[in-house]
Amino acid sequence: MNNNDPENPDLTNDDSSWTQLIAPDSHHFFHTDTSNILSDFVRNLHASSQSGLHTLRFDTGLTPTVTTTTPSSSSSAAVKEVSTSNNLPATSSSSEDPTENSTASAVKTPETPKKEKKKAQKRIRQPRFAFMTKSDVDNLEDGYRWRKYGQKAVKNSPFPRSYYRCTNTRCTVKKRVERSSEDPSIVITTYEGQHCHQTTGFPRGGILTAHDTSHFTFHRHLPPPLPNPYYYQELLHQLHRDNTSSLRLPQSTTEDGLAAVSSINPSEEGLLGDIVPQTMRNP
DNA sequence: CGCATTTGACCGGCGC
DNA sequence: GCGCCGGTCAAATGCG
Repeated sequence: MNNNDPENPDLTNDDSSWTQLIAPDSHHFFHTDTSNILSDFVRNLHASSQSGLHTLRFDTGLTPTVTTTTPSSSSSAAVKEVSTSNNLPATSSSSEDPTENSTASAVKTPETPKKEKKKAQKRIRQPRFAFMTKSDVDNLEDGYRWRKYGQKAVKNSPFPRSYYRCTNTRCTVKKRVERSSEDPSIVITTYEGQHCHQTTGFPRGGILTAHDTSHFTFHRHLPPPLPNPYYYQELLHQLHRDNTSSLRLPQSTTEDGLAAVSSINPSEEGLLGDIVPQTMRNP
């Protein structure tokens, strides 16, 4: 991760150790009234009954115009993928259910409670957040502890996809990590659900300033760990509710470029076709 | 020894 | 109905 890219003038303010992050003109990302970005975002974030896909795109240490680095096909593929996998087990781990443990050691019966549970959980949708980062490491530090529970080769990609779940036993949040097939330097991370606990080591640091509803400047003075979408979620929520223009954050925080924030309801597939390509378009 | 990771098997959804 | 594919499980293995 190169935090201080000398080629990018935007990354140097008065203090060269501070980085300015500006979201691109939201008109390029939203074909509706852009004055409602925050409210839309927050509304979607908190619409737990009707979860959406929230896409955050980060470009670490590069120019704010992250749209130039995007493989539209890969990102749209990632979004599509999220939209199709609509089952979200609130308690996917069978070990949490004693009734399931009773059958675990025996031969797997076709009609196990697990199956019924899955059917029941089919309607449950967790909020999802997908974001892309340029990083050499796959497993991004986001302040939470994750346990890897699976890895799969994905079609049309030489890179496997890893599956993680939060190590907190009461937390059902999961995340998927994969590399873009078109740009291996880009890591696509998708979070599902919301944490019900604090981070173990929260990414922090700096000041988030809202110039208006479409432009944000993030000032920081420490090399960032990796972005935590829930962190942004809280920040944006706070900015919106308090009607404030800036937030001072504790030390150490996120990636260099909050490029775009969009909220997509996977149930509205028509929106996927509209929003995603616009998000990826180079202004 | 406890916890995390690996990895093959299994399951369900979806398209043809 | 069948095959493909994504997602998950769980035993085996590794590691501190």
